[in-house]
Amino acid sequence: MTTIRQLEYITAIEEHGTFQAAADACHVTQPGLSAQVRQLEDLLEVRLFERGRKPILVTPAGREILGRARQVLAAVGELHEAARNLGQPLAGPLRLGVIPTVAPFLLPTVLPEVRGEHPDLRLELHEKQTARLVEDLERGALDLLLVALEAPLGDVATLPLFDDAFLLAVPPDHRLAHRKRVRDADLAGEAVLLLEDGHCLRSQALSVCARAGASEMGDFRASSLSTLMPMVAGGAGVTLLPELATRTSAALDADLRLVPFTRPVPKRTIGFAWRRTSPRAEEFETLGMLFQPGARNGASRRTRSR
Amino acid sequence: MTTIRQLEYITAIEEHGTFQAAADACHVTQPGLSAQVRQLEDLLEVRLFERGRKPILVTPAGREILGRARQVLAAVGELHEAARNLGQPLAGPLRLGVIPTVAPFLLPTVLPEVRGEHPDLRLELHEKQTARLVEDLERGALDLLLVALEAPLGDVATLPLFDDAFLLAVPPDHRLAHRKRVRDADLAGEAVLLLEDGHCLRSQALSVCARAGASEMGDFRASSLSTLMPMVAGGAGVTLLPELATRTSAALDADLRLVPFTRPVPKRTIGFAWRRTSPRAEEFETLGMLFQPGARNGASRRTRSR
DNA sequence: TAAAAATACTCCATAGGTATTTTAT
DNA sequence: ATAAAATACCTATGGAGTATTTTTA
Repeated sequence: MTTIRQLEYITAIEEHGTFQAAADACHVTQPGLSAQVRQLEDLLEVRLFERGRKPILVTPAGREILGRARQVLAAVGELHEAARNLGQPLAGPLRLGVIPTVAPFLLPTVLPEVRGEHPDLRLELHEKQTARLVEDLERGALDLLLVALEAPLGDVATLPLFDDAFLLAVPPDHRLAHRKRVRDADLAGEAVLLLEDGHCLRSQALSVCARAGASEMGDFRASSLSTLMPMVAGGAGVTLLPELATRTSAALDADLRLVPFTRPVPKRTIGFAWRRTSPRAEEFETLGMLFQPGARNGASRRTRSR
Repeated sequence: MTTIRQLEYITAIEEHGTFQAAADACHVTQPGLSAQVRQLEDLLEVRLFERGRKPILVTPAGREILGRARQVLAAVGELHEAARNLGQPLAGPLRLGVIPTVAPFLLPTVLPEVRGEHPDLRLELHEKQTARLVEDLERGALDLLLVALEAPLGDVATLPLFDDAFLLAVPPDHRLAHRKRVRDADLAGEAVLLLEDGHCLRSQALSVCARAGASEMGDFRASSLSTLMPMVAGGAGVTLLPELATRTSAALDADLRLVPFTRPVPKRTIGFAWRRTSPRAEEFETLGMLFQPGARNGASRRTRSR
C-alpha cells in the first residue's frame, strides 16, 4: 500500500538530487529509502527516476506523480496544522515572512505587543522579497506573509492592515525641500534613486515616476532603504519613502526633508497573505488587529493596575 | 506517524456510523480499527468521535479533521489514477454518471462504438439526476458525468459535446399537430406535462413555458420520458421532448406528432463534466469524440476489410 | 576510482488478528 | 438484553537497519 512516508521520500529525492542526500534529510538510511521507492514504483507500475545519472533525473511520469505527491503532503500538513490549532489558537510555531521594506520599521514596535498578547505564539521571522516569500508560502515553508498587497501574490487569501503613504524625500537644500506639499508633476525631471531589483517598493515607486515624468538615476541601485536614505541626504538625488520608514531613528538621523503628496496620495497597502487552504485564517485575522496602527492596546493593558 | 490507512478508517466511520460497520467496509477487524483511531487521536491530541452514542457522533474538531482527511484521500486517489493512466490511456475502470433523460437514448448507440474503439476501457454506468451525480463526482465515487451543461454543476471542468434541440410533442388530433414549425408563443394556454422534480430537463422545459405563457398541468409529474410520451399520445396534454429522445423506438411507437420550433430553437447542451483536478482530462476529451453525432466512425472501422 | 544506487540479510516495531470484558441503549 | 466499543494479548508483515556488491561518471 502507498504510504505517506513513500511520498515524502520521493519528494525529498527530487529536492536533494540524490538518494543519499534524500535519505539523510529523511533521517533514514539510503537502502531503506531505496527499497521504499522501488516498492512505490512497483505498486504504481511507473518508473519515477532515471537512475545512475549525475544529478538524478525525474522521468516525465515522475514529474506528474511528484506533483500529486506534493499535493498529498500539503493536505496532510494542513491536517496536522488544523489539529494543533483546534487546541490552542495563536499558540505554537507561526512562520511569518516579511518584506525588507517593512520588517525593520514595523516589527520593532509590533513584536513586543504580539508577545504580550500571545505569549504562547512562537513567531519565526523570515525577511525576503515578495516573490521568494510567495514561493515559500506555497511550498508550505511559511504560514503567513506581511507584504504590500499591490505586488503579484498569486492565489492567496489577503487581509489589508493599513495604508502606507509615500513621501518625497529630498536633501535639505533641494528646490522642493520647503514645500508644504508636492504633486506628481513636481517630480518631472528629477533624478530618482531606487532600490535594487526584486523589491516590490521599487516597482511601485517606478510607476509613480512614470506618471510624473521623472526618471531613475542611471545605474545606481540601493540594496535597502537604510542605505538609500543617507544617499539622498547627501544630495545624490531624491526618492520616495513609505511613511512607515520615516518614523525610525535611521530616517531621523539622516538629514532629509520629507514632503507629503497632494491627493491622490500615492501609497501602498500593507497586509497579511496566506494559503487559501490554511486552517489558521481566523487566527491570522485576530493577529492582524495587533498590526494596525490604531490598536496599540497591548501596552495599555500591560500598564493596568493589578 | 499518521498513515493513509488511519484517514481511511476515520472517514469510513463517519460514512457508516459505527466502528463495526467501518471495520467491515475496510476489511479489518473492529479492534484493529479502534486501535488505529485511538492512535490517531493521541497523535493529533484531538478527540474525533464521541463514543457510546447510538449513531456515532463526530465532534466539531472531528468535522474539521474529517474534511481534511478527505482532501488527503482524494489527492492520493488521484495520484493512483494518474499512475494508472500514465501507462494506458482509456483503459481500466471509468465510472460514468449519466442523467436519465440521456442514458436510455444515447448509450445504446454509443456504447458499442466505445467498446470497439477502446476495448480495455471498463465503463461502469450510473444513472442518476444531476444533483446526485455532481455529489458523487466530488466525493470521488464517479470519474466523469454526461449531463446537460445548463444545469448547476459547481466547480467542474466541462466539455460540450452536442446541442440537443427541444421539439414540441402533441397528440395526433391536436390543433398544432400539422404545423411545419411552432414558435414559443404558440404554446400559450397549453397544459404541459412535465417530469418529476429533480430532472434538469424539467427546469429547462419550465423556463421555456414561462416565456411562452404556458402552464404546467396541475399535479401530474412523469417519472421518466418513456412514461411521459404515451401520456401525450393519449391526449392528456403536450410536452417538450429533447430531439435525442425522439429517435428511439419508444418515441416511434407512441403515436405522437413532433413539431420543431422556429429560431431561436430552445435546446440543451449535452456534455462531459469532471473534477478540475482529474488527471484524465485528456482521455475524456478523446472519449468525447465518440459521443458526438458526427463521429460515427467506429462502425466504419469495424467493417473495413481485413 | 570514487561516488551513489542496488542487493542480501537481519531485526523489531507495529498493524492487525483472536478472545474477552465493558459500556450504553 | 444486546449490540458496539474497549481491553488484553499474540502474531507476522514489512519498514528500516548493517554489510556488501554493482554501477557509471
